[in-house]
Amino acid sequence: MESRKQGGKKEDMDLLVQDLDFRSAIYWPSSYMQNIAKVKGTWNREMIKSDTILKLLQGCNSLKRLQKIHSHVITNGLQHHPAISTKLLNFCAVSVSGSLAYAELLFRHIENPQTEAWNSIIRGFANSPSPLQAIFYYNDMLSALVARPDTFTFSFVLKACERVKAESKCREVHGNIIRCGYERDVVVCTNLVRSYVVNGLIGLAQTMFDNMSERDLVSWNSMISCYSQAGFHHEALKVYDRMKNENVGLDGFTLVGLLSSCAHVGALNIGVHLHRIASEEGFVENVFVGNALIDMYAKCGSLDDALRVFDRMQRRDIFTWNSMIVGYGVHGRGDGAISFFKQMLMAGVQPNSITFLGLLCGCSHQGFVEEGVEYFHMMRSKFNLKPGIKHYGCMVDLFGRAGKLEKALEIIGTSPSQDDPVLWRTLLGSCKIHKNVKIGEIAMRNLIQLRASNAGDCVLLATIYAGAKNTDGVLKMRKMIKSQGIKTTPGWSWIEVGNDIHKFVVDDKSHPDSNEIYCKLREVICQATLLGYVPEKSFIIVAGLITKECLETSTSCHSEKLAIAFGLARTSKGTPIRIVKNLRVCRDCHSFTKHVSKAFNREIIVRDRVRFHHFKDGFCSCKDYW
DNA sequence: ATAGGGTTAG
Repeated sequence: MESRKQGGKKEDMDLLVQDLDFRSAIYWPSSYMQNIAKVKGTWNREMIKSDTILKLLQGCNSLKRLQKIHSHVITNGLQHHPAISTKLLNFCAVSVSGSLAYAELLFRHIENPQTEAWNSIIRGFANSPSPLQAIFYYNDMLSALVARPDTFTFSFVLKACERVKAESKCREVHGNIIRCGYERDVVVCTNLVRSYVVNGLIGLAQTMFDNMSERDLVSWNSMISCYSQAGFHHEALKVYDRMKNENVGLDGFTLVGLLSSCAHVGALNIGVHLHRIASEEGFVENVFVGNALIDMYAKCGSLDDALRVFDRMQRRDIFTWNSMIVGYGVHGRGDGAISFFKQMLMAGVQPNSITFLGLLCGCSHQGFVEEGVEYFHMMRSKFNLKPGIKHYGCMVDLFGRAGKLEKALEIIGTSPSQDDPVLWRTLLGSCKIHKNVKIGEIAMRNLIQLRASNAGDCVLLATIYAGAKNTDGVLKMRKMIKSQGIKTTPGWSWIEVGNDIHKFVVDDKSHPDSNEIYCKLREVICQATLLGYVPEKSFIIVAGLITKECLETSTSCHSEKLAIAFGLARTSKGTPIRIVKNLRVCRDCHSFTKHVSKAFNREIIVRDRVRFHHFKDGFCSCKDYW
């Protein structure tokens, strides 16, 4: 580019005219632009009137064409013509092939820009990588007091608020919307509600939504997708109940948002219902819907159904393949993930970093160390993908789980972010499986150094110490928990029965049918014990390490057992029981669930924080390798 | 002249 700046040869000029680009246009002096015109002989002789240019701009639909018109504008000295500059500005700011930097330059040359010009620049930045700039321009617009914001201005600036997480700005813009009398505009209101949800102001958003004078399908869909993306899955599903009551209908967007929430909470029954609706109303051909269905089935523990949807899809994209690969991965099916990966390549679809997360996860859980290493290297060598922190996490897990703790430690050393506590925590977890005190201590030391250690970590190391009969170590951990009062994440499990989701925490007594559940649990424990289940008291209790904070990690009544008892009581014989939990399954619960699956002849599918466990006939699909 | 909604990982 630099050399071109000085270039004066005719061939160079022709080349330049051909790929005249706004990005570089900023740096061109006007004399240079005149040179370009001279090269194109006819241009400087032909004087074009402004209305001709405006007409040309109106019909302009490609960058190439605009580049030509732009040259005409410069040649004829029309770059400051108000209507022309606004049109040009709009194109530069909004078009994918435009340039925001150039748009800003054009904008600065407009005297007293009107709403139209402000809108262009705000819209351009709202969709750009720096949406904050849009808010600045909006502020400037208001203080300039020349042009009044209109509904479009508000839509654009709200988009920016949504993207930069500007909570207080949302409220301020809301005030201006009311002041300008636009609080009844559906689009503006929908945008406002969106930015409230995305900024976590759920209550406010809900009230706004309820009070909207008019709501269309897009408004409803926005609610669902925003709730879903912000992690408010139950709220998203509740919106659907309201939609049914108010007969608003639904479309592919609705289904995608809802299915994603079903996937997150493991609501298979609702997901199946949505699948039926999708088939009845002709939305299964929609790739987005198909992908969401695959993901929903996989995340709800039903790989067979995911496969059925996959097989029937006419069009597949990267999401389709990734959903299958990640699905097999989290089910501990490295073989399946690898097979889909190969098919994906044969179908000519380029993998991305998520593809490899699925693959590595599958390899790690199936003990495919060599394959995992191979794919990890393949990312860079064959696909030019840089492994991220999560990929390193998978590798630490891959080696650690397989007992290659030294290798796991080495991997952390080569990772770009050694100050990520997750890597050290993963290693600590592996040390617990393999009862390795030495490396466990190294992991803990790093966690402490990073000021990231929590009670869960202390309990892990205490267990390792206890296993090695290291009383001093146990006491040290106990002291640490007590002195720092560090808390663990409260554990919970939930189960879907019918269309309702029941959530349990440890020793939960809050369920309306609590008595019945505990009664059932006693029976279940009894049956499991008859088949050889021995409650496994953790060393923590033995060592008297139990504190209120680490209750969840003890073997009191874990949420999972309550959910299983509830499931056995409330679902018919022979139907699988599906549980979703936020932590990993503990040893005692794992053994308990195996025995229950045999005693009650029930398939029990547990989705824990990292993977699926399918319990059947006294065995688990993870083969106790988890 | 110009507007709002979608899937995988975390």
